[in-house]
Amino acid sequence: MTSSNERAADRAYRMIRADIMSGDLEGGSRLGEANMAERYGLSRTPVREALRRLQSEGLIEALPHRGARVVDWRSLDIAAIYDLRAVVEGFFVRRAAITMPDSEIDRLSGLCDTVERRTAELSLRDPELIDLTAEFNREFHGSIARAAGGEIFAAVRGSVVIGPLVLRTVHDYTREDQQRSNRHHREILAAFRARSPEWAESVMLAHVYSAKTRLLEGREQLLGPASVEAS
Amino acid sequence: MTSSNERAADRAYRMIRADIMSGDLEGGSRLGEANMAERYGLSRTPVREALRRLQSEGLIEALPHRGARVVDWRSLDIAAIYDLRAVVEGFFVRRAAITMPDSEIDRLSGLCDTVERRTAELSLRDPELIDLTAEFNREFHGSIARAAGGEIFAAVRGSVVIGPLVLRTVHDYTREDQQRSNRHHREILAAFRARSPEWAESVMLAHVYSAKTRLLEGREQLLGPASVEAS
DNA sequence: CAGCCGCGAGTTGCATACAGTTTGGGACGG
DNA sequence: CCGTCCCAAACTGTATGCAACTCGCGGCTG
Repeated sequence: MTSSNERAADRAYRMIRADIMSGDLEGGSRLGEANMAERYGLSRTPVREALRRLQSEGLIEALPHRGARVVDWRSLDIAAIYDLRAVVEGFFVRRAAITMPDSEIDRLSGLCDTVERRTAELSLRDPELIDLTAEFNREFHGSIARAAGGEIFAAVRGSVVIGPLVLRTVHDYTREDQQRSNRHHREILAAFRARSPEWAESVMLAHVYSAKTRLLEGREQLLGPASVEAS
Repeated sequence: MTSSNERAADRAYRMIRADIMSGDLEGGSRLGEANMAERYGLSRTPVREALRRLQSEGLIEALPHRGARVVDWRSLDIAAIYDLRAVVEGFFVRRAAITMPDSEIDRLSGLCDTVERRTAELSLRDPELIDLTAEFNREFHGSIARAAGGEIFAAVRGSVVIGPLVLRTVHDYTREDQQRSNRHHREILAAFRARSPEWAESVMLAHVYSAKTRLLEGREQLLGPASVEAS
């Protein structure tokens, strides 16, 4: 009963987001409210709310009275965003290593189990796996932020982590990337159990910087080497 | 043309936010959409949008079908928020020391002139001075964030710096606090001119930690010493 | 007397009608 | 032939009516 229990606004949010991720909506595409409403069989109200949410998460940008456009993530200063993310997530994980309760560490460990099992079962590009991985990352790192400083920290993290970048990262995973990412998560939990902020932060920095490198390499392929030099 | 050009949703956002910061809406107050709509002479639609925005910024919390409540800022972990702010603003100022153009440094310097002049002219508790100081702080630190990484960084800063906390800080300024704050701003600009990230960051950290201390002392007065120990 | 069931009040969530604004094209004038 | 002005279409922004859901209170039953 997912569809009946879920709010229409949430459904609209998920569907639009999925279409952006799948590339069905290219960067620069124009999103009209009426257009979207008809496309997903809803009225404009929930679509409007979904667009506002996507806007605050940085997936789309809204022009006054001229509709919304899908953000072209390639134009963002990816290096800067990831450097900021490293600083912030490093700070969070340092605190969480002290404050996160054992029960929550166990819960995250259980989530790791699930992800690793599905990773082994599903094919590399399976949409279900991509979705699961993205969702797990949100949950894992969000939980760390929450343990470090409550809902406000989680909200701050949400504004630092731009959606398209995460999706692109997950989408371009190789098997090796997947396994390294999973190992990072495991090691962070190990550092939590040892209550070692320094250890936890070191792993987290490796985790973020590896993602940054992967993303920059991906951009190099898409745009050509010249553009990378420019930055 | 401010009010006619501005969207009703933005007006609702500003007004509700102002009423929260001014203490007109106490922490824990119940906010009904219809209630707010009548209060500000608007319909429910823009109010609804404003509430969603305030929720995503952490100023209010929404219950499923029972309306929204103002978050009690005194219950927030102020120390944690300011520690995070120190990390983030330190990162910003480090980068801005390299990237901020001379023209922008000059502009901020001019703003400092104005603030210092008005500080000398007006009485300590003059609402105009409090307003001016709060606005100047937003502009000064916002400009640093923008120089460090564009609009995205400015948005992140906005989510870290909770409105009520800043206003409370400014409201409780003593003459000495004012002058120290102004000297900090001047010294940051001096570090920018010298293009020294380390110098700039050191001053910024002093700036943030002094504000944190002031706020914690203020809370001690409001809640009594016992509550401070509890944290 | 205690616990459960059901109904009513009140609130949010959704759909739709209406108004204001922007933009682009076409016609007219130079 | 080109530039300018105006109008209409399309869109967002706003208001309001209606439906769905939650919670609390009162009465009924064991």
